[in-house]
This record gives sequence, structure tokens and C-alpha cells, in this order.
Amino acid sequence: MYKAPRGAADILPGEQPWWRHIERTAADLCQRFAYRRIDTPIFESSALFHRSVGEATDIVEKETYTFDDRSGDSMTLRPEGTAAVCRAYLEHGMHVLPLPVRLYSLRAPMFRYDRPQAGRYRQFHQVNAEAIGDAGAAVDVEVIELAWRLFETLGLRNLSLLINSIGDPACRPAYLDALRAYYQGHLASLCGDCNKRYHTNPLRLLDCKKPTCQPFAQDAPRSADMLCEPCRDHWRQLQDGLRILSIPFAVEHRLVRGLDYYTRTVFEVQPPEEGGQSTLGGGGRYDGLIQQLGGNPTPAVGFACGIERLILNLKRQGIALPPESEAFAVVACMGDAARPVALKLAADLRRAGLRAVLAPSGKSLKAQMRYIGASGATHALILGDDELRQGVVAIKTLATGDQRLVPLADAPAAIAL
RNA sequence: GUGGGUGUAGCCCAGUGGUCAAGGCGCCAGGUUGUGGCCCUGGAGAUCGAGGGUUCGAACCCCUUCACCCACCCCA
Repeated sequence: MYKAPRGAADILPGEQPWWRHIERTAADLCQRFAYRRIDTPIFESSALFHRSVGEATDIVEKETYTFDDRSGDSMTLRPEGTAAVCRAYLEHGMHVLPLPVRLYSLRAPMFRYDRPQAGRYRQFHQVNAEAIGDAGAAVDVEVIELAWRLFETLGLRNLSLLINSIGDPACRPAYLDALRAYYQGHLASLCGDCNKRYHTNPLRLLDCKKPTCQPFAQDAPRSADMLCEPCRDHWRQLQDGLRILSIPFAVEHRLVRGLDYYTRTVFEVQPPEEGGQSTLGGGGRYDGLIQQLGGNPTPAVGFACGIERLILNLKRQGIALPPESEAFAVVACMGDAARPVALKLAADLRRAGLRAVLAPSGKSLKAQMRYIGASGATHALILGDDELRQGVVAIKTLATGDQRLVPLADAPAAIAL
């Protein structure tokens, strides 16, 4: 028996209502924030992700699906969305558009070669939003607001918004020096990973979750305390903006995030319960990325949110799906004479915009009715010799059991409610 | 990459060495004349994850392997 690849899941019909709900909510919201939809390929030149996300990050070091295509070019299944959107921005010369360019993606598949776990998959899907071309903190606030409203609209409660500023090329070197100086004396007490991070990616030292390393991170110098003037202004405006919008946040100075391209603002949204992975969504500013990819210096902010984790948390919080009630007619028939009439009737109902199918043929009326009852139909339409003679169809409303005879031509109207 | 747990019909699962592997859900058919949901009856459906070993005999014991789940790590 073949099975879905490890960490990849079928999204079965029964789950689709959750996806639909989230996608509609996100699309409506993005629309209201004037974001326009973009879909990018699920694979790109490996170099795009390697250079943008950072060679020394976990994502690139051990989680990418990379392969050579038949012409020998190295390709990578995208592990995140931002780099690809930036590539598309540059490739299509979107800098000539009024800036910022606001873009979003829906159900965008991402691939990371992790060990699967609750809320973690090798293929997962994100809602993404990127605002490219505006350095103002108001756009950071906007992106965070968009994220926050998405969770709010879906009905999630008790989420935490964590924010931090990790500075920019002007002030980060000094901060990294301070961080290294602080950690230097503690290296012997730190875990192996942290010793490696000390050299390759000192920011990530703060990120270590090991109980032995945590106290050091807690007392480490804070990037937000060492920002240069412009970054400090930006950082302050970000917080002011969030307060104006009454979006509750907590400053988490250990929040650095796992991608190299972030500058200044980073943020994460976390659900109340542990387990099933603690991050629902996150993002930040990446003012250097577009230039790094070969474009003019262009500031940008973005946000990504995991749909599987959204669904996990919606279920966990007992949030109900909005009802999707819709008339659904199933046509049962008896006898050979009725068959063509039933076929035509079902087709007519569909052409009238209704959902309608035939009950399985060759079964007793009882069996057809059983099928209809189990199928989720709202109406059973019955065609037999009696109805045929009169040019009518018996329409039974399943919920109430009421049944009446209706001229064939009136059937669509009788069901439409 | 590391650790723990679990693998018995489509699904949930009972069954820890001995006749045809139990039950529930679901599915199919019936419960007399053309009607669902409740109820009743019957039926189909399992190489007991796979491979090897121990034994007169294994779903049950041992080894190997695979898969899934959970956690670490990391992140969505």
C-alpha cells in the first residue's frame, strides 16, 4: 500500500470546511487591507533561499528539499514565502508601482525536512502577507494588525503577541559584540549548539530553549537597549502604533527568529497552550533582503501564519465552523420510464444553480432513500410511475419529513427555499 | 539528528502462547404493497505493519525493519 510521504498529509473532504473558512477569512481581510494576491512557484533556484534565509540557519542547513533538475540546476522546494515574493517583486519590476506594494498568498505550500510532530509537517501551508517599499513603522503596525485581526476574526482567544527589535546594520554589529563579550565567559556552561552559535550566529544564542542556557539568555544584553537612533525611533513608533490600535503585546528581548534577513522589527504570535508547536505565526521587517537579491535598497515587512496550526488551535479552543447550509437535492426514481426523467431533472436543478445528484441506480426505493438520508441531502425528489403520469415530482423535505407533489418545471423553485 | 509511545477490518478497538481473532461505528441487503433518520435481522470486510526466529503451536515471546504518534531541536 502506498502512503502519503512522511510529514505530508491529505486534506480530506471532511477537513476542507476548515480550510475554506480560513482562506475566506484571510482573503476578505487582506482585501480590506488592500493586499493583492500573488502565487509563486513551489520551487525556486536553490541559491535564492540559501542566500536569503541564511546558510547558517536550521532551515537551510538541514531542512530544505534540494535537488538537481534534469539540466543540472539546483532547485529547492520553498521553505518559506518571503524570498520568493521578493524575487517576483524584482522580476516583474513592481518597484514602478505605488509603494508599498502589498501582496498576500493563500494556502501556499511550504516544505521543510523536519521530524513531523503535532502541528508540524514537511509540507505545510501558510497565509503570507508582505508590504514592500515602505520603511515606516506604520507598515509594521499594519502587518501586525492584519495578523492580529486574522486570529481575532477566526475567534482565537488568549493569544500572545511577542515583539522585539533586533536593530539594523548600523547598530547590530555593536550589539553582537556585546553579546559575544557577555557570552564569552559562559561558553563552558553552554550547550554544544550554543557554542556553535556563538561563532556562526550569535543572535540565536538567545533562542536556545535548553534550561541550562536559558538563564544566560535571560540576563544577556538586550538588542532593544542598544539600538541606533533611527532604529530606536522605529521601535518606539511600532509600540505606539500598537497601543493606538489597542493590540496587546509583550516585548520579548530573546525573540530573534530563525531567518537571517530580519532587521528591526520581529514578532511572533503564540497560542495559550503548549504543545502542537508554540508559534502560530510570525514575521518581521527585512529591509536588506531586496537589495541582497539584486534590487535597489527597498525596505519591507512581512508576516506568515501556518494554516495547519490555525486549524489545530481553532479545534483546541472549541471554535465552531460557521454553518454552510445549502440546499441539496437527490433524485430517486423507480422504473425504467422514470430514469430519463430523473436524469433530466437533476441536470435542470444544477442548471438552476442548485446542488443535485441522482441516487445510486438499480436499488430499491428504500435503499435509495437510505442513501439520500446519509448523503447530507436536504431534499429527496422521488419519481415513479404515478408522478410521471401527472408530470410532477414528489419532493420530501428531509428535516421535517414533509412531502408534496410539485410540477416538474417548478422543482428548482420549490427546493431553492 | 535524539528520546519515548503505538502498530489487530475503511474508522475506534478487545484479545499477553492453544479450536474458525471478539465488539462498536461505517458499509451492503432485508424487516411483503413506492420512502430516509430510531429499532431489529442477516451479510461482506483482517495475509493481526513487514521480515526472520523460538515453540508441537504465536496477534500474543525474541530479533530486525518500516510506519505513525508524541516530545527535544527548530519553526508555520
